[in-house]
Amino acid sequence: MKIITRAEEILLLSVWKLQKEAYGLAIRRHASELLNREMSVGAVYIPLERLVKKGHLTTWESDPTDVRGGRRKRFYELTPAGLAALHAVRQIQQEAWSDLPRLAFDV
Amino acid sequence: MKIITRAEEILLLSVWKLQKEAYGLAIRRHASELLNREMSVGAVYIPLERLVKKGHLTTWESDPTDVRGGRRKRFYELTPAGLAALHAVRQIQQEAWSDLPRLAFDV
DNA sequence: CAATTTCTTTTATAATGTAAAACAAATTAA
DNA sequence: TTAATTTGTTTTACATTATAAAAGAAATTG
Repeated sequence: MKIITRAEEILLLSVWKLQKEAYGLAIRRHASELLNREMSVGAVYIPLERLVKKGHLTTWESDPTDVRGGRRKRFYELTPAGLAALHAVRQIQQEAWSDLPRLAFDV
Repeated sequence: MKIITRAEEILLLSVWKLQKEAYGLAIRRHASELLNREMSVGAVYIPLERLVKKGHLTTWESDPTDVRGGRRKRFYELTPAGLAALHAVRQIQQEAWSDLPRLAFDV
Protein backbone atom coordinates (compact mmCIF):
# COMPACT_ATOMS: atom_id res chain seq x y z
CA MET A 1 0.00 0.00 0.00
CA LYS A 2 1.38 3.35 -1.01
CA ILE A 3 1.67 5.71 1.91
CA ILE A 4 -0.39 8.89 1.93
CA THR A 5 1.26 12.29 1.83
CA ARG A 6 1.33 14.69 4.74
CA ALA A 7 -1.34 16.91 3.17
CA GLU A 8 -3.57 13.89 2.71
CA GLU A 9 -3.02 12.83 6.29
CA ILE A 10 -3.92 16.27 7.63
CA LEU A 11 -7.02 16.49 5.46
CA LEU A 12 -8.24 13.01 6.33
CA LEU A 13 -7.75 13.73 10.01
CA SER A 14 -9.59 17.02 9.64
CA VAL A 15 -12.53 15.28 8.05
CA TRP A 16 -12.50 12.71 10.81
CA LYS A 17 -12.37 15.36 13.48
CA LEU A 18 -15.08 17.59 12.03
CA GLN A 19 -17.55 14.75 11.63
CA LYS A 20 -20.86 16.15 10.39
CA GLU A 21 -19.33 19.56 9.70
CA ALA A 22 -16.66 18.34 7.30
CA TYR A 23 -17.08 20.57 4.25
CA GLY A 24 -14.47 22.46 2.23
CA LEU A 25 -14.00 25.71 4.07
CA ALA A 26 -14.42 24.18 7.51
CA ILE A 27 -11.80 21.59 6.64
CA ARG A 28 -9.57 24.38 5.43
CA ARG A 29 -9.95 26.25 8.71
CA HIS A 30 -9.24 23.19 10.80
CA ALA A 31 -6.27 22.04 8.75
CA SER A 32 -4.85 25.57 8.78
CA GLU A 33 -5.01 25.61 12.55
CA LEU A 34 -3.26 22.28 12.78
CA LEU A 35 -0.47 23.54 10.53
CA ASN A 36 -0.31 26.99 12.11
CA ARG A 37 -0.48 28.46 8.67
CA GLU A 38 -3.26 29.55 6.35
CA MET A 39 -3.78 27.03 3.59
CA SER A 40 -4.93 28.36 0.26
CA VAL A 41 -8.28 27.29 -1.06
CA GLY A 42 -6.72 25.23 -3.82
CA ALA A 43 -4.43 23.51 -1.35
CA VAL A 44 -7.53 22.01 0.21
CA TYR A 45 -10.06 21.34 -2.51
CA ILE A 46 -7.68 19.74 -4.95
CA PRO A 47 -6.22 17.19 -2.55
CA LEU A 48 -9.74 16.50 -1.24
CA GLU A 49 -10.89 15.58 -4.71
CA ARG A 50 -7.89 13.31 -5.09
CA LEU A 51 -8.80 11.56 -1.86
CA VAL A 52 -12.31 10.99 -3.13
CA LYS A 53 -11.00 9.57 -6.37
CA LYS A 54 -8.73 7.25 -4.40
CA GLY A 55 -11.62 6.01 -2.29
CA HIS A 56 -10.42 7.48 0.99
CA LEU A 57 -13.33 9.87 1.24
CA THR A 58 -16.92 9.95 0.11
CA THR A 59 -18.58 13.23 -0.77
CA TRP A 60 -22.04 14.69 -1.40
CA GLU A 61 -23.70 18.05 -1.69
CA SER A 62 -26.01 19.46 0.93
CA ASP A 63 -28.98 21.72 0.49
CA PRO A 64 -28.37 25.40 1.13
CA THR A 65 -28.79 26.66 4.69
CA ASP A 66 -30.53 29.92 5.52
CA VAL A 67 -27.53 31.86 6.80
CA ARG A 68 -26.30 34.80 4.82
CA GLY A 69 -24.38 33.53 1.82
CA GLY A 70 -25.11 29.99 2.93
CA ARG A 71 -25.02 28.15 -0.33
CA ARG A 72 -24.71 24.45 -1.00
CA LYS A 73 -21.83 22.78 0.78
CA ARG A 74 -19.86 19.79 -0.35
CA PHE A 75 -19.39 17.44 2.57
CA TYR A 76 -16.83 14.70 3.00
CA GLU A 77 -16.69 11.56 5.07
CA LEU A 78 -13.92 9.11 5.80
CA THR A 79 -14.24 5.64 4.27
CA PRO A 80 -12.89 2.44 5.80
CA ALA A 81 -10.11 2.60 3.20
CA GLY A 82 -9.29 6.14 4.34
CA LEU A 83 -9.15 5.00 7.92
CA ALA A 84 -6.89 2.12 6.96
CA ALA A 85 -4.56 4.52 5.18
CA LEU A 86 -4.39 6.63 8.33
CA HIS A 87 -3.61 3.64 10.46
CA ALA A 88 -0.89 2.58 8.06
CA VAL A 89 0.81 5.94 8.13
CA ARG A 90 0.48 6.11 11.89
CA GLN A 91 2.24 2.83 12.29
CA ILE A 92 5.10 3.87 10.07
CA GLN A 93 5.49 7.08 12.01
CA GLN A 94 5.66 5.27 15.30
CA GLU A 95 8.24 2.89 13.99
CA ALA A 96 10.31 5.67 12.46
CA TRP A 97 10.33 7.67 15.67
CA SER A 98 11.31 4.81 17.94
CA ASP A 99 14.74 4.00 19.33
CA LEU A 100 16.50 7.09 18.14
CA PRO A 101 20.00 7.51 19.58
CA ARG A 102 21.05 10.55 21.54
CA LEU A 103 22.43 13.37 19.44
CA ALA A 104 25.61 15.34 19.88
CA PHE A 105 23.86 18.68 20.19
CA ASP A 106 20.64 17.37 21.72
CA VAL A 107 17.26 18.99 21.70
CA MET B 1 8.10 27.53 9.36
CA LYS B 2 7.08 25.37 6.43
CA ILE B 3 6.49 21.80 7.44
CA ILE B 4 8.68 19.08 5.95
CA THR B 5 7.23 16.40 3.68
CA ARG B 6 6.85 12.80 4.63
CA ALA B 7 9.82 11.74 2.50
CA GLU B 8 11.93 14.38 4.18
CA GLU B 9 10.79 13.22 7.59
CA ILE B 10 11.64 9.59 6.84
CA LEU B 11 15.05 10.50 5.44
CA LEU B 12 15.95 12.81 8.31
CA LEU B 13 14.93 10.14 10.81
CA SER B 14 16.97 7.56 8.92
CA VAL B 15 20.04 9.77 9.08
CA TRP B 16 19.44 10.29 12.75
CA LYS B 17 19.04 6.60 13.39
CA LEU B 18 22.04 5.48 11.37
CA GLN B 19 24.41 7.91 13.04
CA LYS B 20 27.93 7.32 11.74
CA GLU B 21 26.69 4.98 9.04
CA ALA B 22 24.38 7.47 7.37
CA TYR B 23 25.39 7.34 3.71
CA GLY B 24 23.22 7.08 0.60
CA LEU B 25 22.63 3.38 0.15
CA ALA B 26 22.42 2.66 3.87
CA ILE B 27 19.85 5.41 4.23
CA ARG B 28 17.98 3.91 1.32
CA ARG B 29 17.94 0.49 2.96
CA HIS B 30 16.75 1.85 6.27
CA ALA B 31 14.09 4.11 4.81
CA SER B 32 12.86 1.27 2.60
CA GLU B 33 12.42 -0.91 5.65
CA LEU B 34 10.49 1.78 7.44
CA LEU B 35 8.16 2.16 4.49
CA ASN B 36 7.93 -1.57 3.77
CA ARG B 37 8.71 -0.83 0.17
CA GLU B 38 11.88 -0.55 -1.88
CA MET B 39 12.71 3.07 -2.57
CA SER B 40 14.44 3.80 -5.85
CA VAL B 41 17.91 5.28 -5.77
CA GLY B 42 16.70 8.61 -7.08
CA ALA B 43 13.94 8.75 -4.49
CA VAL B 44 16.67 8.93 -1.88
CA TYR B 45 19.56 10.91 -3.29
CA ILE B 46 17.50 13.71 -4.73
CA PRO B 47 15.56 14.52 -1.56
CA LEU B 48 18.79 14.16 0.43
CA GLU B 49 20.40 16.84 -1.69
CA ARG B 50 17.39 19.03 -1.18
CA LEU B 51 17.68 18.63 2.57
CA VAL B 52 21.32 19.65 2.42
CA LYS B 53 20.43 22.72 0.42
CA LYS B 54 17.79 23.61 2.99
CA GLY B 55 20.26 23.30 5.84
CA HIS B 56 18.65 20.28 7.47
CA LEU B 57 21.60 18.03 6.77
CA THR B 58 25.32 18.43 6.34
CA THR B 59 27.27 16.16 4.04
CA TRP B 60 30.84 15.15 3.23
CA GLU B 61 32.70 12.47 1.35
CA SER B 62 34.67 9.71 3.00
CA ASP B 63 37.75 7.95 1.80
CA PRO B 64 37.23 4.54 0.20
CA THR B 65 37.20 1.49 2.46
CA ASP B 66 38.96 -1.76 1.55
CA VAL B 67 35.90 -3.94 1.09
CA ARG B 68 35.09 -5.20 -2.36
CA GLY B 69 33.62 -2.36 -4.39
CA GLY B 70 34.00 -0.11 -1.39
CA ARG B 71 34.32 3.26 -3.03
CA ARG B 72 33.92 6.72 -1.56
CA LYS B 73 30.71 7.26 0.38
CA ARG B 74 28.80 10.44 0.86
CA PHE B 75 27.76 10.75 4.48
CA TYR B 76 25.03 12.89 5.98
CA GLU B 77 24.41 14.31 9.41
CA LEU B 78 21.44 16.04 10.98
CA THR B 79 21.82 19.74 11.75
CA PRO B 80 20.12 21.56 14.61
CA ALA B 81 17.78 23.04 11.99
CA GLY B 82 16.96 19.54 10.78
CA LEU B 83 16.22 18.44 14.30
CA ALA B 84 14.01 21.46 14.84
CA ALA B 85 12.08 20.62 11.66
CA LEU B 86 11.54 17.10 12.99
CA HIS B 87 10.30 18.38 16.30
CA ALA B 88 7.93 20.74 14.55
CA VAL B 89 6.40 18.01 12.44
CA ARG B 90 6.17 15.73 15.43
CA GLN B 91 4.21 18.29 17.36
CA ILE B 92 1.76 18.83 14.52
CA GLN B 93 1.26 15.10 14.21
CA GLN B 94 0.48 14.72 17.88
CA GLU B 95 -2.00 17.55 17.77
CA ALA B 96 -3.65 16.22 14.62
CA TRP B 97 -4.06 12.77 16.07
CA SER B 98 -5.54 13.86 19.38
CA ASP B 99 -9.19 13.91 20.44
CA LEU B 100 -10.58 12.14 17.43
CA PRO B 101 -14.23 11.15 17.82
CA ARG B 102 -15.43 7.59 17.53
CA LEU B 103 -16.33 6.54 14.01
CA ALA B 104 -19.45 4.80 12.76
CA PHE B 105 -17.59 1.80 11.39
CA ASP B 106 -14.68 1.83 13.81
CA VAL B 107 -11.28 0.32 13.33
C1' DC C 1 -31.34 44.80 -7.75
C1' DA C 2 -26.68 45.97 -6.02
C1' DA C 3 -23.71 44.65 -2.46
C1' DT C 4 -22.10 41.30 0.54
C1' DT C 5 -21.23 36.77 2.20
C1' DT C 6 -20.23 31.92 1.97
C1' DC C 7 -18.60 28.51 -0.70
C1' DT C 8 -16.69 25.68 -4.77
C1' DT C 9 -14.24 25.16 -9.19
C1' DT C 10 -10.79 26.14 -12.31
C1' DT C 11 -6.30 27.53 -14.00
C1' DA C 12 -1.60 27.79 -14.14
C1' DT C 13 2.67 26.95 -12.12
C1' DA C 14 6.12 25.49 -8.59
C1' DA C 15 7.87 21.87 -5.88
C1' DT C 16 8.42 16.99 -4.90
C1' DG C 17 8.84 12.18 -5.82
C1' DT C 18 10.46 8.40 -8.61
C1' DA C 19 12.30 5.02 -11.91
C1' DA C 20 15.81 4.10 -14.74
C1' DA C 21 20.06 4.87 -16.92
C1' DA C 22 24.61 6.43 -16.71
C1' DC C 23 28.76 6.94 -14.44
C1' DA C 24 32.67 5.93 -11.11
C1' DA C 25 35.95 3.54 -8.54
C1' DA C 26 37.21 -0.17 -5.92
C1' DT C 27 38.24 -5.56 -5.48
C1' DT C 28 38.51 -10.23 -7.39
C1' DA C 29 39.07 -13.72 -10.79
C1' DA C 30 40.79 -15.44 -15.05
C1' DT D 1 46.69 -7.27 -16.79
C1' DT D 2 42.30 -7.00 -17.98
C1' DA D 3 37.45 -8.54 -17.63
C1' DA D 4 33.90 -9.21 -14.29
C1' DT D 5 31.79 -8.03 -10.11
C1' DT D 6 30.53 -5.12 -6.37
C1' DT D 7 29.42 -0.93 -4.00
C1' DG D 8 28.26 3.38 -4.56
C1' DT D 9 26.76 8.24 -6.53
C1' DT D 10 24.95 11.36 -10.13
C1' DT D 11 22.05 12.54 -13.78
C1' DT D 12 17.99 12.52 -16.63
C1' DA D 13 13.36 12.66 -17.72
C1' DC D 14 8.89 12.48 -16.29
C1' DA D 15 4.74 11.84 -13.10
C1' DT D 16 2.47 13.42 -9.14
C1' DT D 17 1.42 16.69 -5.62
C1' DA D 18 1.03 21.26 -3.65
C1' DT D 19 -0.32 25.95 -3.95
C1' DA D 20 -1.74 30.67 -5.01
C1' DA D 21 -4.78 33.24 -7.32
C1' DA D 22 -8.64 34.08 -10.17
C1' DA D 23 -13.14 32.95 -11.53
C1' DG D 24 -17.73 31.38 -10.84
C1' DA D 25 -22.18 30.37 -8.12
C1' DA D 26 -25.78 30.92 -5.13
C1' DA D 27 -27.56 32.60 -1.06
C1' DT D 28 -29.02 36.93 2.16
C1' DT D 29 -29.24 41.90 3.25
C1' DG D 30 -29.67 46.78 2.42
